[in-house]
Amino acid sequence: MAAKKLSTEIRKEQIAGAALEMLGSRGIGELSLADIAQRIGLVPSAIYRHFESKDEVLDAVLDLIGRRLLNNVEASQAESGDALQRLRGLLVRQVQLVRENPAIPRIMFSDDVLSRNEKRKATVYTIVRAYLKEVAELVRQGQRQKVIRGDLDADTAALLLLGIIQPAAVLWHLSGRQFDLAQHAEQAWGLFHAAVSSSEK
Amino acid sequence: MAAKKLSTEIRKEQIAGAALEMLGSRGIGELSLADIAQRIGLVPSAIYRHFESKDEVLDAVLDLIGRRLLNNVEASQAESGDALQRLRGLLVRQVQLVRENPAIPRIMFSDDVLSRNEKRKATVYTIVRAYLKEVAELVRQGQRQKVIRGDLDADTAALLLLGIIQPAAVLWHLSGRQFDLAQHAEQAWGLFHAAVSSSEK
DNA sequence: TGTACATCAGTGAACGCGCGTTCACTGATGTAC
DNA sequence: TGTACATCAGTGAACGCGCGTTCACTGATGTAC
Repeated sequence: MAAKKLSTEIRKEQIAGAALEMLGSRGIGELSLADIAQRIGLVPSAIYRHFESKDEVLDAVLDLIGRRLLNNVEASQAESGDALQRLRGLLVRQVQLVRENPAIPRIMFSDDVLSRNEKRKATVYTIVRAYLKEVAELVRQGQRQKVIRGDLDADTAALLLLGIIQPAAVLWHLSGRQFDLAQHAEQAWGLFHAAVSSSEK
Repeated sequence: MAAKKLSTEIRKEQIAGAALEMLGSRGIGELSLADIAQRIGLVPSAIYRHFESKDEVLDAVLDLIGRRLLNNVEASQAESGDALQRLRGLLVRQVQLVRENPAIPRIMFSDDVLSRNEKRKATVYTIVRAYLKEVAELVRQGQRQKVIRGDLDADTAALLLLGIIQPAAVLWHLSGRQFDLAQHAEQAWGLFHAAVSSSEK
């Protein structure tokens, strides 16, 4: 019962996508190539027609994550011109992204992803930096628009915005998705806004 | 060349401590019982004189982490009476703790720790909640002292304080410890303070 | 204080399972003529 | 439009390594008398 033959291009996306999904509910150590293959109706060894190793599959997953993060930044930029609105929109989108791909925050932290090899650690670092750079740029934009305090450090603010989502994402995961991510983001945004906004009460 | 015989009590602490240290530079999947044993001068099978399984060793590590987190809260409470001072002191201590035990933030997120079994996930959840509960209590204290805005949600603020450290800890790790954790904490504290303080401007 | 015995931490060899990876083979797909 | 061939995705059996775990044995430690 051989699976339908599809191009390597398509299979690569399917494999990375399936891996990302499945990493939402288990760790990389727990995720075998056999699991991934089964998910898309292939035999384990078929993976090797498209990737050279399990490591290469993980690299593809990281690449996918990086693209989705940056997509969100772009979408938020398209949505509004006001920097504070853009930041808020980005927050909402990232909450949505985490809900749809619970694996993302965990992968960025994962012992396995980060420790297994230095090259991968560098890859993750690059992704995170690229994302933070875009966010910091939004903050600076707000400073030029005079809606964000001019005296604060844009990089610090960008990292703090990430700090709204990240610990909340853990709690959400730990609680079996009971914790209300969106509500926390809403409330924390209020605090963030109070901290960075240049319009004092 | 048999190792000196020590009591199970002592060995348990040595094993958990060694594991925690070593997890700073590698993932749980990469950390073998053989590695741990070697670190403290034992043979792999000797671990089984003190723990029933690798899982049990990890449980001991989590227990250790939980105690260290709560120790910091207590120390900060002893240090000052002012709630904002206590929160700030706690932030400083947690930065210090992360620097000394880089494994901590990563373990709390680790795919492996969280996914391998549900019981452990529950353990981590308990630890995190206990910690956040104490921090939220400090926030409420500040509200009673009128130094923190009365209208904000204490749990949200507590989680945001964690959000100052956590993403920064990742960046610190990804950058090969180049990123200046303490300086970020300092700057982010300024933002946090502006957000929660009841004394406007 | 000395002796006898039970307990218990440490040892090293061996087992066995899971899983990443390899390999020879198959048959569908697409291209050249 | 039909045929011949090269390419390439999919298969399943087998391999082999790493590592958690077991087990019979040793010898030090502490306690009972």
